[in-house]
Amino acid sequence: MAAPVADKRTAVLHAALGLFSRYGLHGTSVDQVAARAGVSKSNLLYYFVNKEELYVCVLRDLLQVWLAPLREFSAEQDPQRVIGDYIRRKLAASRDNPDASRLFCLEIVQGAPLLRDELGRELRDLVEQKSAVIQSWVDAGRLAPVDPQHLLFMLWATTQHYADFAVQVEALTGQTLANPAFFEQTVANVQAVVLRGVGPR
Amino acid sequence: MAAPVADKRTAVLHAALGLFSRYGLHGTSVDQVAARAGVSKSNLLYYFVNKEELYVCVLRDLLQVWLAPLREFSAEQDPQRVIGDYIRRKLAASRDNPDASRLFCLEIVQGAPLLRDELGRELRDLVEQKSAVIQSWVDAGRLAPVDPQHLLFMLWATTQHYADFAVQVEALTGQTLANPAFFEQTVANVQAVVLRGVGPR
DNA sequence: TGCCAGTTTGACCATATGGACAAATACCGA
DNA sequence: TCGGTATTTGTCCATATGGTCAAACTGGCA
Repeated sequence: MAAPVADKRTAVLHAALGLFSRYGLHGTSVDQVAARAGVSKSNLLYYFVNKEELYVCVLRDLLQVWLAPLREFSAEQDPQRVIGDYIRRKLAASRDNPDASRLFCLEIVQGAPLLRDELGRELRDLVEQKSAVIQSWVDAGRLAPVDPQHLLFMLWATTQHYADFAVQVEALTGQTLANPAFFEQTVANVQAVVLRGVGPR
Repeated sequence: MAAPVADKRTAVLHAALGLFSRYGLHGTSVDQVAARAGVSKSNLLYYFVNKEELYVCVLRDLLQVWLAPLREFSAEQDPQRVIGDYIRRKLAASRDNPDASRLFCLEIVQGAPLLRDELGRELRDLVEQKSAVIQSWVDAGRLAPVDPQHLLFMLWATTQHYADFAVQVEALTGQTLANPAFFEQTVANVQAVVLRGVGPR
């Protein structure tokens, strides 16, 4: 191990993400996080001054993960291509990092008392920027007239659903995104409806 | 008051929904629920044997509310009409009963340990039934070839998003479904994309 | 070797909270 | 009015848990 201290922090953050995303902030004890991370509670509290700070640290990392796919939403290419890629990327995120998606969901649903500020800043700027791109596509007749923000909401909702509501999806289909066939089928279906829904003409 | 006992139970359930949906099961104390419902903690525990039973009761009511719009999803009419109406109904539910939507979301995201069984029964049957309807529309060429289950997921995700992620929606748009203009704009946008996305030809 | 900052630990405490319980009160039919 | 059942309340307790703290340990460096 190169940097044991950093590793330990990372291990704690990882354990915390797993537990917080399943049991929530109040449903998870510091002891549990420590146990899963393989450190003592006291030791954990040496790295994070208290439980809430740990939670905020997890959320901070989370937001970056969440924002990453949106940053790649470029104006350079064909709108259909960009949107299609975005759907695939977000669904891949739902498959590869469901805990992150679920904790983000939990936090927002509960009013995001700790993310509200960041939401109003970092995300807002990015969304404004990407909305402008979408709007330009609409104006150029390359997309059907759709409100950019509602389109983004739809993209987020439809893709994150497969992580956040995975239990429901599995209860009804018996499938998980971990199954490559189901993953591709999902990508295809979401892309088909959305791309057709926003296509020009 | 006609039936004070029933009223009290209802008041407690209502208070519990409001608190559980915002703070989660573990983030809400029995005292808080009692206070909001205007009863003493001891009295609350006279009506519900313990906190978890109260929670389950809330969830049980919830599931019925959640299922209601789906039940009205009839095969009698034009698919575009049925789907359009469903979108409007679900968005109205997100507007009128956001707490219910959010608590449902919380529960599912956290693995729905208490709803899993019901999910596998009541919902599954209903979904199977409605999926068959959608499939028949596809087979008849009245809808584009889309997997019925994925379509349902998309409808749920896009409509519930406005309740579950209301904080995010408001942070980005400054709007709430409570604003009639925004509500109609939302309905129009979601309907437009989805109906075009699944339309025939 | 010996010092010191950084790290780790176990013991301990204050508090919140779920819930048990018995006493008190209200309600209602005979 | 009386007796009994249903309801309501205040008191109390066991437990879980977040967090403190001082002591111990470790590893590098003079």
